[in-house]
Amino acid sequence: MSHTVGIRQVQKQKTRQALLDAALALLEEQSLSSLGLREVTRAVGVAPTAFYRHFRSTADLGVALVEEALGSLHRMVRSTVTAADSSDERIHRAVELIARHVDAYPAHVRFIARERHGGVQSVREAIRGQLGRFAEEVRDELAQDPEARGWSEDDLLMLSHLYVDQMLATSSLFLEALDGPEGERERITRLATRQMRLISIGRRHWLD
Amino acid sequence: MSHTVGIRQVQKQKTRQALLDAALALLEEQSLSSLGLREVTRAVGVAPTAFYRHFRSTADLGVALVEEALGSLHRMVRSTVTAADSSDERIHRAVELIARHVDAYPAHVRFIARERHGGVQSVREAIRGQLGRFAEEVRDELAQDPEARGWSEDDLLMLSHLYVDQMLATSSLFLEALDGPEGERERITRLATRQMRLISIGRRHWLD
DNA sequence: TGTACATCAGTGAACGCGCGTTCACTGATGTAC
DNA sequence: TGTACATCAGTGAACGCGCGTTCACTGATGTAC
Repeated sequence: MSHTVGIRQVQKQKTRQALLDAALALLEEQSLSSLGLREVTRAVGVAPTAFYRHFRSTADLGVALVEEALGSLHRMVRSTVTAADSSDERIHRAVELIARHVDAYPAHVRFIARERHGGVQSVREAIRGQLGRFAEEVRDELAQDPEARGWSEDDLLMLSHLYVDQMLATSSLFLEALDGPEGERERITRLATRQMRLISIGRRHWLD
Repeated sequence: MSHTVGIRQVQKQKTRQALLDAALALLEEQSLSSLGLREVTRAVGVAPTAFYRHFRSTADLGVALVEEALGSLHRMVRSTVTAADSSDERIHRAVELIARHVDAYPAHVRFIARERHGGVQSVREAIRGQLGRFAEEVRDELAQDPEARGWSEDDLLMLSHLYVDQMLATSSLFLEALDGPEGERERITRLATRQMRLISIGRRHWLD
């Protein structure tokens, strides 16, 4: 009765993951709309036709990558926002958290930044959907804060979109600075911190 | 002594512009990194080899498109920002100006949004350079405002980047809604207006 | 446990096609006198 | 103004190459009894 996963399933998942990993690596230097199925299978070391056992097309693989990339972002967004609107020290820590996330998952962050407005519709829609859900979570998080008294649902969502966009913009800056000098990372940290602070000040005086 | 332009030059410019126009149209449904030289010449109706008389590669053409696209944005950014931080009515008009710019140059706006983080390095760098210059112009504009008293150059640049990013994000939202219902455009207008207002409130209390 | 059959992830050959780039060319436009 | 030569935007054939997709296949894994 014990549920064994099955050697076949395990091996299939391995190959599927290898295809996703190879694709993500190849996407560091091109867009999804120019990624070739044969490129990906060649990088993994399987026959081109094996691709079809896992994905209908590279666009389909792209949608799977969105799930993977924004799944790993999920935790970050929640904890960042929970810490987002109190003292300067907490804002600073949130920015550092973003920096560390970019260090840990640079390829995923790059993929989302690149394909958010990229040339493949289904992938754009998947990203938009996920970011929309993020914004709703952030809104719910903000709503629990005492500062949210008197705020309409709509205004909270407006603010949460601002935060989400700001986080993505900051991630993108850190990404560009990954291979750059340490001073550049420092500069971006200070910039992003002040931008967050300005938004938070706007929030505090919104109902004045 | 009168400087005649020359039939040859005129015709060459015409072909060059036709290549740029055709490329921009083709880029509505794909990214630059997958745009083919033959696609472009086929759309214009010239031989593939004619392409090389004007551009070294599609990446080179992309850089030319950046100049064209952000040239047309230039005026918009200046006037938007000049009007950006006073009464709600002026913010509202600035948002409408963005909406009208997206209506007038949808393909250019899409191109910039798509290639800002796209797969072609030289184009990303060209866009980054232009947006950096925009941010500096905006900073200079902001510096002339009485509200800028006591602000450091650095903080003004921080704020101007926030405004530029916010304008791009808003443009992108309007773009997605171009073929959508009128109500969606209305919703985006209200959203962007409130976000601008919140940033402006933050600006007003920055030195408190 | 052993056997006979079903499933299905991955293979490898084959296809037609469009790609970027080269090359020598043509003929209208430009220039020197 | 007319002539002789230079320039150069656009041509068209040719190339080798990698692409996505099809198909019948193999052999390890799974299942029924």
